[in-house]
Amino acid sequence: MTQNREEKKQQLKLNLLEAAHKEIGENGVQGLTARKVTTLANCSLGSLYTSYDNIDNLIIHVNASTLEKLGKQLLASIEGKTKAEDILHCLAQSYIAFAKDNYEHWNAVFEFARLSGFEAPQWYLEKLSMLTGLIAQPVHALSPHMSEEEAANKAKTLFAAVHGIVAFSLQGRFIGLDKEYLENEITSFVNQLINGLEA
Amino acid sequence: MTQNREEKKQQLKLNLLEAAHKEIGENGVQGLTARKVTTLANCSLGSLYTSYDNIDNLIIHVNASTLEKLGKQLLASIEGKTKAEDILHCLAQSYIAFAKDNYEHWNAVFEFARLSGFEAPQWYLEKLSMLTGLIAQPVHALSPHMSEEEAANKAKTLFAAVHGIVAFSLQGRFIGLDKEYLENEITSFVNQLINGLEA
DNA sequence: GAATAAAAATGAACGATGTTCAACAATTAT
DNA sequence: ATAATTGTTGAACATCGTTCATTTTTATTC
Repeated sequence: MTQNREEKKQQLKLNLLEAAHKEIGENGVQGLTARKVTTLANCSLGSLYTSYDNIDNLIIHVNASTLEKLGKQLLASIEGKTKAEDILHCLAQSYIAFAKDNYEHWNAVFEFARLSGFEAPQWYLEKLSMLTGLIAQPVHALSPHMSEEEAANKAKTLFAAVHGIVAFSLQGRFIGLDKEYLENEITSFVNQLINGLEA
Repeated sequence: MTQNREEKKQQLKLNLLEAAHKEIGENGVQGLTARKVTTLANCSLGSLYTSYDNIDNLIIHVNASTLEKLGKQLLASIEGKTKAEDILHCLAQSYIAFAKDNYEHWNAVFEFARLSGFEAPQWYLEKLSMLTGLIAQPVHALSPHMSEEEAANKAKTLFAAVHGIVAFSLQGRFIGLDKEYLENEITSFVNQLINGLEA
């Protein structure tokens, strides 16, 4: 009967994860509090800390599932495509679509750090590197003269650039583009980069 | 003697501003608390709220002076330059330099409202629009066929892209470029965009 | 200059927050 | 059945931004 105990523990962890997922989706990361999530998960306040080290740890577990979903969606969108240009455009547009359709969850992935000095664990960084990993191949295809490392850096640059544009626009803060222009601007932006790369 | 009262009030406001500036520079925006800043400014906790509406309001006043400094630095760096390509490169490199040299203050400008659902006031947004304003002219010079609005959007896109790359790299979070590659990557990135624009 | 009015500074107190931990309950092992 | 282990609990703690009745300071009036 050593199963029962472990099962309950896993169930509690899952309940908290699902409650956190729901709460983030409805009220954003900043709406997620220890008391709210434990109430939603029908457990005591202290139980949060028997399942997760702290609240940030719970959040990045939600983020991990978001990244999983994003990865699948990005991959599916380029399935069958072979031309590097098409792939890059497709990835960019799919990224916008995902960010718009899953705004709060997408936002949580990049805004999660609430504690000062919180360091994301290795497995989380590896999940994130999926994003640049997807880009590295088509970039390399467009610039075969590049080394593996150069292509990886270009991929990081490209992702950060696109993410920056999307984030400024969707977060509606500061000086971002109107949401309606986003898709067209990104298309022309990626075109520019591709043309510039080939020039 | 109606001067004395107003003078003291302004002095208190200035003391708080300077204390906040110092604290952000040393410990980052997250390190700034109401109690710390009022202690540093040699006043009571409650006095903060006679000078500023709330702590976010104090922070954006510090940010405003940071933007002022950034604006001057960017402007000075392109003085005398006429070629649009040179100007864009210069602005990008100056932006990196400023972000590196004034990391915490630069960071505060863009990260201060990440958690609270704080809405930036109009005058703050206008100060921020200086950044894209500087870019719009050289962009328009490179693409004279563009309308004023198109150039403004391109400028927003370009700034958000460069900022995204710089932010991911300097914040050391996630999947950013190593700091040492930043300058070169941005140079090649801006080149790519310029080439792509002219193509 | 004393008395009065107006304004500003104060800090204890409030309601949140994340996190801890001694007490308790449940489960497993003996 | 009893003991040992493990899990759960929520009151308590420290800290946060913010408020507001009270006190102190400044300006005005007679």
